[in-house]
Amino acid sequence: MKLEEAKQQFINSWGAFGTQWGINRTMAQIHALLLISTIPVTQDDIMEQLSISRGNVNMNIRDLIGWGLVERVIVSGERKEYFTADKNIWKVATQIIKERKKRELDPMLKLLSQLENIDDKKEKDAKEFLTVVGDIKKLGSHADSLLDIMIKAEENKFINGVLKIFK
Amino acid sequence: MKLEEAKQQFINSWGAFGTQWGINRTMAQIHALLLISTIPVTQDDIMEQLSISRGNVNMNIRDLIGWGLVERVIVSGERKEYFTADKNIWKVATQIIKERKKRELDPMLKLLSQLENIDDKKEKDAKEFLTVVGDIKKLGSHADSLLDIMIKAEENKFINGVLKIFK
DNA sequence: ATCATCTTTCATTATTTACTGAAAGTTCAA
DNA sequence: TTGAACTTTCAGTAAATAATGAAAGATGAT
Repeated sequence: MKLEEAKQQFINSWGAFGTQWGINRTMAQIHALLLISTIPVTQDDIMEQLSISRGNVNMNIRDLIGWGLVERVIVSGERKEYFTADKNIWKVATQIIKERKKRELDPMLKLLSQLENIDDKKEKDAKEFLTVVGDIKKLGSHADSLLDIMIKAEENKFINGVLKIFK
Repeated sequence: MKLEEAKQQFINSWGAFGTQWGINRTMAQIHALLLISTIPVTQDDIMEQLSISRGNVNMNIRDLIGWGLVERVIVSGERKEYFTADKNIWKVATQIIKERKKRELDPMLKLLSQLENIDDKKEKDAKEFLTVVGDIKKLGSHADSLLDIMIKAEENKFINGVLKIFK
């Protein structure tokens, strides 16, 4: 397989993969493109390589920066803005975990706590409802702690450590 | 808050939550409804409670069964089919992890391996590409092992154990 | 302080994804 | 073996989501 072909396939697959996880295809593709670009790229480069419009590139790049996955870089002597993505995959994963936790897990736990404030908690139906809600909260809190630890752990020492202990 | 109100909010939020993770809203809502139903429910019950069509219910129930999250149950003396969801949240999580791993992580790792078979592996550009691909593969494999261990672990003993060690 | 270059916004349009409902299929009691 | 009760399918339609492109907004060199 030619390098260019492999790169293209990587970009496409990354896009498809993202879609399955609720991330818009183009955003994932742009991220993939930046991951395998050895040098910083411009909006025009991205437009050309992925055959998408300027507006689209701009909006998705903005999102990626919001996720902390992409950075603007200034090339001296150039007017244009360039972009790069951190190539350290562990950091990428960490960043995604951190953001999703903040945007989704935390609010969900908060909501579940609110749902525990129902009237007649003694009723049979109410008890069963509270059990399910409580269990989900517990699971969520555990996941939350586990992810916090992973975020704090450097590189993949953490995972390696866990694997050694439990394998 | 009234119990019914809380239940409704739980169903809606679960649906919204699912959406963010690439799971269709209705499917997540049906699952939520079953999670908090003390007794088995029929297609008609679901249609009524969520105000959706018969076809929609049928297709999503089929998917949920495919995910191993819902089961058909037969109520003696009744012609209709009833459905239930496992209330053990740890099992639910385990099942979802298992399925997503099988459907997404495994194929992704397979693809990445293919992408490693490029021509001129000695070229500078090729080397950098292979580094990124290799790193993602490594991360993926680690996640794979970790998830396998979690799946095998009973209840939340695993997470508790990890938390104790690393806290 | 002008203007060419580059970036951002957002109303419109296109694409993707999900839902409906009626028809076809299945099942089982009589 | 018929037909009422129930389930499944899927072509057509609706809703949600993403992309375009032109216009407005910045920016900085001269």
